Amino acid sequence: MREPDISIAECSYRRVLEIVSNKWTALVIYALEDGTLRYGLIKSRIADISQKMLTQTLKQLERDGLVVRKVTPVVPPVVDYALTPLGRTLLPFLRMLKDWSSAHYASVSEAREAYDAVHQDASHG
Amino acid sequence: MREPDISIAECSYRRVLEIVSNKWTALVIYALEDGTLRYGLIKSRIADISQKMLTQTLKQLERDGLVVRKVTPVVPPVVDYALTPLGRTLLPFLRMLKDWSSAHYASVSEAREAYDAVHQDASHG
DNA sequence: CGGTATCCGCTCTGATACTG
DNA sequence: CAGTATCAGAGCGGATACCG
Repeated sequence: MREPDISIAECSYRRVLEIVSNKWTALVIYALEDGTLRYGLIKSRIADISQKMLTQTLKQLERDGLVVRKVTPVVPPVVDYALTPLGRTLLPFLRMLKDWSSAHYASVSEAREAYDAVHQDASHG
Repeated sequence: MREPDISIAECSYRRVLEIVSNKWTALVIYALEDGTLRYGLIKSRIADISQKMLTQTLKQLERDGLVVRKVTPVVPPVVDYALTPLGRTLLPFLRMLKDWSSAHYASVSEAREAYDAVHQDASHG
């Protein structure tokens, strides 16, 4: 029999989707996969993230228990970020998505071109 | 040696993230995991999605070659949607995320409460 | 260096109304 | 039933300026 719990709306799945569905969250987690990184290093890894968005994303991740923040009170300040064990459990998921990208993104691109050729009104790039 | 290609900005990973990072995309794909579904059925599976957002998401998914749309020209109209083979390759990824939710979402909740207790200014729920 | 605060545009999203 | 069109509001996200 089919599970009846699938009316997808209310479960934790949805909440987790909200976490990962941010523009930057996945990228930041992925940037930290190799271990602890200072704020500036994370920023240079992602490059086109703004300071505001990086800080905001990091703060949210910290709140969710996915990242730890460690301040070393020296001048100038040193702030390190690292994934928590909980945060690290998301890595396989991110890697899987990355593999998917390598394997299938070309197909998506083709599909878009084909679609746009037919529907003739697109200008997405 | 470490791969130098990791400056995460420009690769397909990023583009794929854009696909999945929509509020509804993952939910719609997931709704279609069991096979073909009519428009109204999808809507009832997701429940709190608006007509506009469902249509928009479906159209985007079709453009990306992840979903096929089949119109049966009768009155009243019947429109069926199904995942393409390409779309189906995303399912393991979605299931993995769902498993993660079941396993770890409680931890996230706890972390939030702890964080909010300390930072005292939150009111997210 | 690693933030915080503010302003502002733009996109995403949801109601509502209408069509075939 | 399955859309399309339009409008208005909320929030995202970037640029800029300032602080410890």
